[in-house]
Amino acid sequence: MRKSKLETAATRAKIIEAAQIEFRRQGLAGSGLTGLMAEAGLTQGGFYKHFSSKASLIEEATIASVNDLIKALDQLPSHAGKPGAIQATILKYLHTDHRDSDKGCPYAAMGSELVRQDRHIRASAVSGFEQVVDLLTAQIGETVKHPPRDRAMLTLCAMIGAITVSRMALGDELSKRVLDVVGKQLLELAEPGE
Amino acid sequence: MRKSKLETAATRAKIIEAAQIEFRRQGLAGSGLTGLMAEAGLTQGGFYKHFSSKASLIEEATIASVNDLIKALDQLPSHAGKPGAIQATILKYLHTDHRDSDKGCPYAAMGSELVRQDRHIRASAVSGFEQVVDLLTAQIGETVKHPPRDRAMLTLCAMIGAITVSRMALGDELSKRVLDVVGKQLLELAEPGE
DNA sequence: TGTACATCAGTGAACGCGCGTTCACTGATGTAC
DNA sequence: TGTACATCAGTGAACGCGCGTTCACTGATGTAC
Repeated sequence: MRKSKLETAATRAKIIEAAQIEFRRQGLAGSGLTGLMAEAGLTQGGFYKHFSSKASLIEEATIASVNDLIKALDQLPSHAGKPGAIQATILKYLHTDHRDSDKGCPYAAMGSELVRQDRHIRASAVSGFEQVVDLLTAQIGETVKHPPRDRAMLTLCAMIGAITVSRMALGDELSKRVLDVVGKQLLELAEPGE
Repeated sequence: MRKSKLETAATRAKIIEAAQIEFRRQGLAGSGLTGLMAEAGLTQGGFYKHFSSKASLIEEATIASVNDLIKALDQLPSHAGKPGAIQATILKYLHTDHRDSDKGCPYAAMGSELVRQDRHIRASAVSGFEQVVDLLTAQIGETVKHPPRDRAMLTLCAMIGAITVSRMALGDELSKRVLDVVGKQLLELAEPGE
């Protein structure tokens, strides 16, 4: 049942896509390869034709999720440099749609589990984090009193924390409120002159 | 080998204490009851004389960790209401000692895993979060332009995100920088009039 | 206060189960002539 | 271009292992008289 190179590449991509969703939904330790492969429409045995270990899939899926996040935030109507870019990013990130999605920010979805991965995976995660900070820095531009990159880092940390808390509080009044309250203040901090 | 009521209570406390550390170190899904009981100086079988399930231990350990956090932040030299209280809290929370500790904030250590627990555990976690926000609100007092409770929530979310990122980046230059950069800005935001 | 018995904290083996990983096998794809 | 063979993507069973949980058992503690 050998597959063509094209099909093989498509299968590999499908596994990574399934992993991105499964890891965010069930966590890294909580996701089993058997279920994950089934989600991709395959059986367990084929996994090692594409990846050397679960850890290596975790790394690839994390990188893919960071790239998806960057793409999602970069393709907003208002682009980097233009006024309103950072505002659009904040509103999109701290939206209930993002809270309820299993395709969002990997740092929010599996942050405390990424901490426990090996140096290699964590290095990829760190590199991705810096890329997102770069994007936010460009969106903030020079309109702010403070170093834009510092503001970008504060903004991203606060957003990661807020979405995590919001998900923890799902069903509780706090869930929406934490998004609103943090969003409101981050928007103020992004205003020219702040 | 029945134990006295006093010994039984002490054993129970010892299990919770071991769980707090183990859960923060290995995660909720990553911690096994056998290892955890060994850490407490016991064997696996005795666990169910104290708790009905792993989930119930997770809940108790989380509540205990939140209470420890509140105690740690409330017992700082400068107390609630006094000027400098919130500053002391920010500095203590965003310290490398906290980053490197396995006795710190449970939301930072297992936030993305708490999200996936049952309603009961999440409700306890939410209640604890509100208590910490209450404490920070009191520490901020009325010296700030914005509603103090909103500021408290932003501050806590940003700190949780920052510590998580800092741990993820352990060994990288970013690890210390994210604490400094976020800390600096949160301190500014806590200054009277801000 | 002393005795007889019920309680139950803790042990360690065992339960079924799902985990990550390996393997022999299949058969379509890719390659060499 | 056509044929013969090597490659290898995918299957499904199996591996040892640790998981959460249960259980029969032990013997000190607590209780009733």
